[in-house]
Amino acid sequence: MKKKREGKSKSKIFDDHDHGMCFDDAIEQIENYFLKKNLQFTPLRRKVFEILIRDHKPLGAYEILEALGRDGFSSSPPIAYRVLDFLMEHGFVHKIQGLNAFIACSNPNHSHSPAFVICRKCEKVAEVDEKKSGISFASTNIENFEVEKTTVEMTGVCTTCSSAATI
Amino acid sequence: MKKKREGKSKSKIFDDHDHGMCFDDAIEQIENYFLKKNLQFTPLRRKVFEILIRDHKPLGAYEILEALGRDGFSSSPPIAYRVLDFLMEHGFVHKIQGLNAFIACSNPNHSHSPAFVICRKCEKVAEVDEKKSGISFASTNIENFEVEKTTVEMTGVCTTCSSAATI
DNA sequence: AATGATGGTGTTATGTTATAACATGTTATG
DNA sequence: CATAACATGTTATAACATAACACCATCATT
Repeated sequence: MKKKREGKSKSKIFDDHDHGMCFDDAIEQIENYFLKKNLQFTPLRRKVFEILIRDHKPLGAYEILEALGRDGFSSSPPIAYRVLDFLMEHGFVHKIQGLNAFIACSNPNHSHSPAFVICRKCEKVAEVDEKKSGISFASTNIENFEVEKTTVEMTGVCTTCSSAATI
Repeated sequence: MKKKREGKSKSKIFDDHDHGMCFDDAIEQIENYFLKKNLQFTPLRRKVFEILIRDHKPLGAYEILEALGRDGFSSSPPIAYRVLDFLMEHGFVHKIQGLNAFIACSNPNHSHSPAFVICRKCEKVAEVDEKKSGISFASTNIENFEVEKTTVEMTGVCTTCSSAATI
């Protein structure tokens, strides 16, 4: 009967940020970025980003669409995919390939080639940078190949989940 | 007018293996493995593996199904997905997440956490190991997280393609 | 003000990828 | 023979993603 033992000093990578701060900061950052780049931070784009950042967990496109629908926006698939593509182009959203899901970027200023740690039980996802992850991306030194984009996802079980289950 | 300049000493990672050898070796390796593990290398499983290894390029599940159909096997989706899952479990096939496609493993004995280099123009894919790729997987040293599986994909343009295009 | 270019959103339909659920056959084992 | 385990077959559907076209606002230029 070892369940729901959360909030301990475990699984740091998942817990070590103040999400209230994170949310406000993120909104501010994206606003500034759009302003500077002369891009439109439209209600729809804002809403999609808010949906993603408020939970700060990966959401499928159709989950986002449902949320949009609930908030009075149109909810046909292209709506979500277009906005997501746009936000991804500018680095504010990443796609988690292993989950066919999208997540707000934790760090739009820094990591341009993020790595993700994914718990396959609780599906929490943490974005880590190269150094923290222990992965070093000297990756561009592949002979005769220009790397434009890297996808790095590490799937496993977080401490919270592994200590919850006896197995 | 710089096209079709292939076969030079470029793009080593894509070209540096003898595919005839690769094919025969791979079949032999998988046969031995299955024998040793007391697993059935059924006609269907063999066929799927052959389809993948003979081109040695990533194929979508539905492309594999077509090929199966042409060769007289059933071609309803679960057939392919089941066999692919099975072959993946045992490390003989990998999924390329960025392409929703499957590829025969180049190296079933060695790299258990392979990395892939993907040319977005010709869609050639090379499987590289940690050292060649310049990626070092000290990845397991993430605090409080047990990594079970890593996905590493590097997308870009290979030399053959970049020298073919003027742009 | 008319023109037309651009960008954002809306809508319908469809394409693509993947799985659930159940049926059938085959082989090994008690 | 019963039955368990495994492999394959089949139907239907779920889940994910894009094409193509319509509409409207903004803005720069005639």
